[in-house]
Amino acid sequence: MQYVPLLSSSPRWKRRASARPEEILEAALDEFNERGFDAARMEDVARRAGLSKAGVYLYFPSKTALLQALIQAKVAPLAQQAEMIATAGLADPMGALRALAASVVMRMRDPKTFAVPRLVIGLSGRFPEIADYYREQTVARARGALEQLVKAAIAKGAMRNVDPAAVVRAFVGPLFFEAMWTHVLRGESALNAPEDMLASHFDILLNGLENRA
Amino acid sequence: MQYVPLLSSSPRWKRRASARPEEILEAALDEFNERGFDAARMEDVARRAGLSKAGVYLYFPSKTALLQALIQAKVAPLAQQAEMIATAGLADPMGALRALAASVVMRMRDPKTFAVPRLVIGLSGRFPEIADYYREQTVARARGALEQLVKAAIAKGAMRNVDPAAVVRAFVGPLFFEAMWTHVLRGESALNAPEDMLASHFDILLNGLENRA
DNA sequence: TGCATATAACTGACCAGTCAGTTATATGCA
DNA sequence: TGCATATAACTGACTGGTCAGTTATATGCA
Repeated sequence: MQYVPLLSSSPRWKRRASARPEEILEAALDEFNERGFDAARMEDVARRAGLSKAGVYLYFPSKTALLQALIQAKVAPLAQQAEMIATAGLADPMGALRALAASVVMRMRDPKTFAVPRLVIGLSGRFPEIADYYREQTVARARGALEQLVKAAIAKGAMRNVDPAAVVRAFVGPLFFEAMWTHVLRGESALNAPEDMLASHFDILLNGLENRA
Repeated sequence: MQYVPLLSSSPRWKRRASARPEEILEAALDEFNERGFDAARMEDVARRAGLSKAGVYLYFPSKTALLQALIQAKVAPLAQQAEMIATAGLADPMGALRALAASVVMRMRDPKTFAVPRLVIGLSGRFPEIADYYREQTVARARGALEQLVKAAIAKGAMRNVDPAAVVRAFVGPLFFEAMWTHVLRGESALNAPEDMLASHFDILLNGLENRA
């Protein structure tokens, strides 16, 4: 078929090779997040990124490859940040824990923060490699960083000698649970009052529930 | 094409209408859990349940209907149990919390326990009704039951006066988090030593982390 | 006989991935 | 500077395969 330009003054597309991959990943994240990986159409991802479907295949060889690239891109920064805050905070571990929790809560108010975890959870049955990758590159690293902080706190005498892994669970679990409730189950969220939530969280974590009056 | 019976002596099927729906649901749960809702094929669900694809459509009008029925079937019992344990335990709330935690941990060692939550998480974007249903019928009810227990404990003076919602988060979050780590991310699991895990959990929950020596 | 239960074979729609060809931009050369 | 040539970036249109759902037909049972 013959190509007929509508208006010679406005070009149909621009060449933007360097910006494309990131744009496509962003579009894919949104689309996968809204429809789920399988139900999402490459055509829609492409349109959202501002190019044609075939164009996407110039940058990513397959839908699965796009998924993997997406997770890789979104995964490393998170763990890195956790590790940085953790090592920087070894001098004042309790303060670092507080800062970390505050930062996590703030992040979690943004629905997009939960997009990748949600994808991983949904797809872990079919793509175990993705689950493994996410575990090692993100969650295990974050857990490790936190455990270092906890051990430092114990060594300094600022914290009782409790199993560090259990402390990490007690620290992260409630925040994770609330994020789930908010973004997946769309429930009324405590994340809307972050200060209150953080205060209660640390009150319980540090003082426990027992009535010592 | 003509249908030719292979062996006239062995009947191709038996009349088992009453058992079918449950069998199909069970098969669907397994199949959805392993491949994900979209990637799962009705043909496979049918085969697993021991009948043909068309046969499944005698009992469920569509794949989505099957999904909904599945979630409805698996959802009510859990919340009911939580509510029962909770109301039964109002006399001894702290004991009831301990019993509940133990029961949850034991349940969570079975990978299938996590199948429905995993499905809901993965599909919540595309089927908000399912997320809403699950929230109201399961999680909200369980949360409510727990809050009742917590309020009873506070009233009895067995627990400090802390925001009950925060207590529930601190109670459930770590268990949920560990289940996730185990079944979704396939990590080395603390659930394999349930007594240790429960002991640490309650130690932190009741006494807190602060060093009061 | 008649109805409920079942299936094999079929259909229609959808979509990941491909391909032949087009357009935007860069480069070489006068 | 202006024009030819090269090629990177891009697209519309197509294909092959898959699969949810349907239909025509067969079988067990009262």
